[in-house]
Amino acid sequence: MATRERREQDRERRRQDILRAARVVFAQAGFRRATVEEIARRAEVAKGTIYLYFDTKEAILADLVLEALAELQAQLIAASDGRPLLHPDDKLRAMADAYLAFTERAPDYYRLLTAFDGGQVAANISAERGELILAASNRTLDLVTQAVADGMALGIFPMGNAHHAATVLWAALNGTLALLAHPIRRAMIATDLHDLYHATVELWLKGLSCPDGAPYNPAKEKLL
Amino acid sequence: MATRERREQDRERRRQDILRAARVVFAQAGFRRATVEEIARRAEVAKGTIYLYFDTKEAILADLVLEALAELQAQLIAASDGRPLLHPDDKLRAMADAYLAFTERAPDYYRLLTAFDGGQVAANISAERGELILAASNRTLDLVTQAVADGMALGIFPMGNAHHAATVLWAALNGTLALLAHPIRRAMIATDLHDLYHATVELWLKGLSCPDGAPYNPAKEKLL
Amino acid sequence: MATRERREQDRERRRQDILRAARVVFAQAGFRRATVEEIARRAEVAKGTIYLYFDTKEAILADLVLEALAELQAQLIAASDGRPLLHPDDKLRAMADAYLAFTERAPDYYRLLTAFDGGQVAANISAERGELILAASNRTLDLVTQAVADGMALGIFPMGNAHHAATVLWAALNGTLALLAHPIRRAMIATDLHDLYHATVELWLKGLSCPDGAPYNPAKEKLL
Amino acid sequence: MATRERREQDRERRRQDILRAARVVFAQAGFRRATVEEIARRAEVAKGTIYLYFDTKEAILADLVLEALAELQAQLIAASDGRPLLHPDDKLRAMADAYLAFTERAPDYYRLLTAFDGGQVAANISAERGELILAASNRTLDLVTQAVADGMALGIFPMGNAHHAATVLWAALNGTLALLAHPIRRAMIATDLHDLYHATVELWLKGLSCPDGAPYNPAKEKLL
DNA sequence: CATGAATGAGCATTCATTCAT
DNA sequence: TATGAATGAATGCTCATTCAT
Repeated sequence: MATRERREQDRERRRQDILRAARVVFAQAGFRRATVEEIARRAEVAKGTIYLYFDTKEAILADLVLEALAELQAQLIAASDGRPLLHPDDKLRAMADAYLAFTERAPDYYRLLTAFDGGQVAANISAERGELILAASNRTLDLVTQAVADGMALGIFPMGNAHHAATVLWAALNGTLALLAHPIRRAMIATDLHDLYHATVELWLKGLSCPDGAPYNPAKEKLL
Repeated sequence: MATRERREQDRERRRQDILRAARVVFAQAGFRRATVEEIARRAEVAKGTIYLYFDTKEAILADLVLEALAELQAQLIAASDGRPLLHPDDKLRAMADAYLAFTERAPDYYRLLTAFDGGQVAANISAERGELILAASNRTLDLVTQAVADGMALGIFPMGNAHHAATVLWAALNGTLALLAHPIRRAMIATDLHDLYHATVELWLKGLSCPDGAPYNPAKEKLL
Repeated sequence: MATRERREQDRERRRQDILRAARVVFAQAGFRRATVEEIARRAEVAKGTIYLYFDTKEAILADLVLEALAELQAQLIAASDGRPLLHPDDKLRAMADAYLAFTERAPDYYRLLTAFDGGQVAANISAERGELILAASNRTLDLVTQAVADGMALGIFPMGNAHHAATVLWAALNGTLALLAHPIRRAMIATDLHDLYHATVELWLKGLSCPDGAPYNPAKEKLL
Repeated sequence: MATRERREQDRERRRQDILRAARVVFAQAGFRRATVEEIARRAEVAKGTIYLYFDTKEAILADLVLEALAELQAQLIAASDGRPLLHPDDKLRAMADAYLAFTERAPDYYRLLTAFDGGQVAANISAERGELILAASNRTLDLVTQAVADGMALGIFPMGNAHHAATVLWAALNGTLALLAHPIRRAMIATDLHDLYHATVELWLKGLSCPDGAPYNPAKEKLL
C-alpha cells in the first residue's frame, strides 16, 4: 500500500523541517535561549507538533548533533578515503581542510557541536542518545587516528601512539577554530584565521616527523 | 577625609564579597542556571544590594572574567618573567605548565573563561567591559608572544611572526584543555590529559624549531 | 438486512472495547490524569475513533458509571431478590456484603463511582446522561429501600420512612468505604475495615429495631 | 525594632490574603482546575508573589487543609469540652451538629477536606505536611473517641472499643454529608438532609446503647 | 546605602479535540 | 468508518530586575 509509504515520507519530511528550523534557531540564539515556540514558528508548525516528532528540546539538539557529526564524518571521509594513494601528510592536510571547510560552510552545525560540548546541556540527554553521540564523536577522531597510523605503518611518521598523536592534532585544530567562535577572541587575532589554522597543521606535521633531539639548541648552554 | 576613604574601602570589600560568592555559584551551577538570589545568599547580602554594585548579572561575570585573566596573567608572569635566564623553550614549557596548573587550581576561573567564550553571554556585556576583557586577553597572549620573540631574538627559534606562532600554541593548548571540560569528550580520550597537554607543547616546540624542509619523507616519491 | 445488524454488532463491540480500555486507564491514572491517547492505545484503535463513539472524555466516564451502577445493581439483586425467604435483616446484611464485595472485586468501578461523585466531572456531562445516572443511582438505593420496606411490612422493623432509613444506611456504608480510598485516612484506622463495615451494618440494624425510648440511660439523671 | 515586627505582620497578612483567595478558587474550580494565575488575580498579587509564600500549589492546599482541620477541631471542642456536665449522648449530638454546621458555614473548607481525600492530590504533598495533616485528622477523630470513651466509663454506653465505635459514627456522618456534595446524589435525596443527618446520629446512639440480643425478632423462625 | 518583597514576562510540555485523507 | 497528524490553549514555576521603606 503506497499510502503507508507516503505517510512515512511525509513524516520524515516534517521531521526534517523541524530539524532545519531548530538548527537555525539554536545557532542564532544558543540552546538555552532558543525557544520551542520559535522553532515551531520557523518550521511553520504548531508548538504541539514538535512534540510529535521529538520528546524534548534536548532530543532535538541531540539529533542535530548526530546530524552534524555524520556530516563532518562524511566530509572527512570524502577528503581521505576516496583517495587511497594520497600521501599521509597530504591526507591529514586534506582532512584538516575538510574540517575547516565544514565549520565555514555549516557554521551552525559547528556551533551546535561546541554548544553541546559546553557540558550543561548533555546532562539532560537520554543515555542512548548520549552513547550514539559519543560513538559518532569517536568515529570522527578514529578517521584521523587511522590516517596517522597509516603514516606510521608506511614509515613516514615515526612509530608511536597514533591515537595520542591524532588527539593532539584534533585538539589543536579545535582550539584554533574556537578562536573563530567568540567575537572578542576573534578580534584578538590580527592574523588571518586560515593562516593560523594551516600553520597549526604544518607545525604538527613538522613536529611529528622531525627527528628526535630537536629542538636542537646550541645556544642553550651559553644561556644558563 | 578619612571617612570617605573608609567608605571606599567598605564598598570595595563588599564588592569583593559579592564577586567571591558569584565565582562559587557560577562555577557550581553554570552561568545561566546560577541565580542572583543564590549569589546574594552566599555573599550574605540582600538581593537588591547586588544591584548597587553591579548593573546586571552579566556584569558580575565580566568582572570575574577580568579577575580570572589577571590571575592567569600573574601566574604566567611568575612562571616566566621572574626567571630571566630561563631558556626560551623552558620558559614556554613553564608558561604552559602554569596555564595547566591554573586550570586545575582554579577550575572555577577556568570555567568562567570558557563560559564567557561560549559567546551568548558576551552579547549582553557593555562595550567598555568588553574592551577591558579584550585588552586583558591580549595581554595574556602577549606574554607568550614575548617569550617566543625572545627565542627568536636569541636565534633559538627560527625568525618569524612571533605573535602568530604564540597564537598557534595558545590555541592548541586551549583545545587540549577543552577536552577536559566536556564529560563525553573526556571519555573519548583514553590517554592521560597531562600527557596530551605536554605532548602538545613539545610538538609545537619541535615543529617550530625543526629545520624547514621537514617533514622529510623519502617514501613520498614511491607512493605517488 | 443482515448487513445492517452485523454493522450494529460491530459498532457495539468496538464501543465495548473502548469502554473496557477506559475503565482500566481511568482506574490506573484517575480521570483527570488519564489521557484519551492511552485509552485509544489500550483499545487498539486510533484516537480519532474514540470520538466516533463518544462525544467527549466525560461521556466515556458517564457510560462507565452507568455500567458500574448496573453491575452494582445486579450484585444487589443477586444478593437479595433471588432469595425471597431470607429474613429482612439478613437480606440487608447480604446486600451490604454484596456492596463491599463489589468494591473489592471491581475497585475500578468503585473508584469511577466516587470519582464521579467528586463533582467537578459531573458538570461537563450532558443533561440526558446525568438523568440516566441519577435514575440508575436511585434504582440502587430503591433496592435497599425495598428491603427495609419489606422488613417494616413484616413487622420486623418498626414502621417508618423506609427510604429515609435506607438512605441513612447507604450513606453510612459509603462513608465507611470512603475510609478505604484515601491513604492518609486509611492509616488513621487502626481497626480492620471489614469489622468497621459490618459494625456499621449491625449498629444500623440494632438502632432501627431497638424499641424507642433507648438509649436508656439510668445514669442520666445523676449527671445533670 | 518595630520595623521587623511590622514586616512579619505584613508578611502574615499577605499570606492570609493568598490563602483566602486560594480557598475560594479551589472551592469553585476544584484543585486540579484551579490555576495559580487565578489565585493570584483574586489575591491581587502577581503570580510570582504566590511562590514567595508557598513552595507549590499543593502546599497551598495542604495549608488550607490544616486550617480547615484546625477550624473543625475548634468547633468540635467548643461543642464539647466547654460543657463538661453535658450528658455523653448530648455531647455527641453537639459534636455532630458542630460538624454539620461547619460544613454549612464553611462549605469551601469542607470541599477542601474531601478534595484532599480524593487521593491523587495527597501524593504530591511533602511528607512533613502529610504527617501534620494526618495528625490533625487524628486529633479530630480523637475528640469523638474521647466522648464515646467517657460515655463508656460512665456506664452510659456499654463497654467496648471506643475508637472503633467513634470511627463508625464519624464515617457514617461523612457518608451522609457526602450526599450533599454531589449535585446528582443530592437530587436523589427527597428527604431533608438535616433529618437524614440527625437520624444517623440517633440511630448510632440507639444502636450503641440498645441491649444486646436486639434486633430481637420473634418472627424470624416463622419466616424460615 | 541596604533591604527584600513584589513583579510579570518567559517557557517547556501536555492533551482534548478536529479534520483531511 | 477509521486513521493519526496537527492544533493551540492552558499551566506551574523561575528569576532578573525594580522600588518603597
